[in-house]
Amino acid sequence: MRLLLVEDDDRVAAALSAVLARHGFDVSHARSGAEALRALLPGGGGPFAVVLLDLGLPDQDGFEVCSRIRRTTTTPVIMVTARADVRSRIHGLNLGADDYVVKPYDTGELLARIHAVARRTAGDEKGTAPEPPGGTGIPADALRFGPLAIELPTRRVEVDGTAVPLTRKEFDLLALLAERPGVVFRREQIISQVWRTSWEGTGRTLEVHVASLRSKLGMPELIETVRGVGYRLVAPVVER
Amino acid sequence: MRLLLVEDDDRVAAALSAVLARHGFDVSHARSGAEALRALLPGGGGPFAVVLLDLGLPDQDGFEVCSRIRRTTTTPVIMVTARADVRSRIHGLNLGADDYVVKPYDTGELLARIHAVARRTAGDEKGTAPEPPGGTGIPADALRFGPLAIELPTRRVEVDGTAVPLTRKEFDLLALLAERPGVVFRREQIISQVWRTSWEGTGRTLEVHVASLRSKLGMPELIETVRGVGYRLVAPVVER
DNA sequence: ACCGGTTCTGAGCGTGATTTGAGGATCACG
DNA sequence: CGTGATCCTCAAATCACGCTCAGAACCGGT
Repeated sequence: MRLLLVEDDDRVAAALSAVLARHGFDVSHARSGAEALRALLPGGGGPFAVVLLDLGLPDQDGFEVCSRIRRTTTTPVIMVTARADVRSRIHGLNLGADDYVVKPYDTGELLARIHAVARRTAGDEKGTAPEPPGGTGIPADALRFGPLAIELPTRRVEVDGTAVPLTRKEFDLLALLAERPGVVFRREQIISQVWRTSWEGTGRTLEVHVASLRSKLGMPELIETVRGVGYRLVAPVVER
Repeated sequence: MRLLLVEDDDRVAAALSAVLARHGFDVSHARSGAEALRALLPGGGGPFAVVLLDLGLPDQDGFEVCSRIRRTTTTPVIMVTARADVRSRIHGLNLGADDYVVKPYDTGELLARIHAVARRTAGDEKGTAPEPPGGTGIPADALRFGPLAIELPTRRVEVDGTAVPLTRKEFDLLALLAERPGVVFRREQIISQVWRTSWEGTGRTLEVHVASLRSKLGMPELIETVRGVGYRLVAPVVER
């Protein structure tokens, strides 16, 4: 489950991220309102199950950020802030926040509240229109690279229209690379994202999975290895 | 908008009712857990947009009431109580409560929280399910997958025209998967949706229900397990 | 309080997915 | 052109995950 943590204090953010990650959340971090709004745009790293929004941001008012989020998405927002006064709480909630938690908070309670909100809104998202009838097997929100199509929600991958069965790790790996075509991911980065653990294994694990991906997809050139750094998915020439 | 207020103290209830009524709510009042549960049954005065649940009830434990409410309905619950300790809060939220407000509370804040919860839940239980293409003359609220027909409102399921009796959990599970055929649901996602509670279950509960569903439906292939992720209902074959 | 049906739990098992290891290929750089 | 580092291949070993089954707990109705 993906979370967007909006918090300008890096120390606080790191600590909270660690806790959340330990509880199975996939945390993205934004340091400012602008960054947060950018992350919520399509392709910004989302979709997120919940946004944790600190009100004390450097660049703009937290309330303003919340109301902007509400204007463009339905992603649930939990305000997390030191402002304890009732007026602020009411204001925040009326602006469209789903919950309002005052610092200092108990971590366990925050987790419970995140779960409560996520539980209530799971299956809500999808600002995208439903698939038009009579469409192809692959809906519009699929990632495409030449003959390759990657459908995130259904976890299906097709090459030239024929389905290619991928294992969990293979798919996660491909999905990660495909989200930012062309950019190089460092090995450690990939490990921590796909394996969601920071163990710096010295094994050949990653290579093996890349190999199996390349062979299954039948287009070995697609995943380019960048020596000494990591891998990247090369975006074939696309016309527009 | 209808509210169910569960509160044993008549004085408190009357005062709060008045405030809520002044803000446009249609308030029903239950003095005990039993009365509350009765009110939530079909024809008991509902449906309610939100239940305000006082934990200090005479006849039974408020937590117990909440968990019973969750077992039979998806009506949002806001716990309103004097128990301020963190353990109670976490417990309540994990039991499926949508919010937890500690007495004494600010009336304005309570109103804002009611609105926040109701906003999120508005338009929840409508059978707005995607109609599979190609079907004609199908009742609007039925989902069809080959020989399988699922009627959401009546909670009936047919295979080849003969009714298949499903238990509550089995149906909820099937309905969840069927709402988005092809989409892979993660285990945690399924748990939080079908069970409406976030407990870190380490049991085989989900598997057992899936197994029983598969066997009852007689089409084991319909529910596909995606290793390491969850389950999905295989979409009917679509021509392209 | 009882009873039938439902839901949950725990142990053991099989199947794949994941990891590991060693040797070979390839690359960057002097 | 040599050399070390880096990556790849392949197969075998390990491990995690989901399945089955049986029985316990639990619930709702009588």
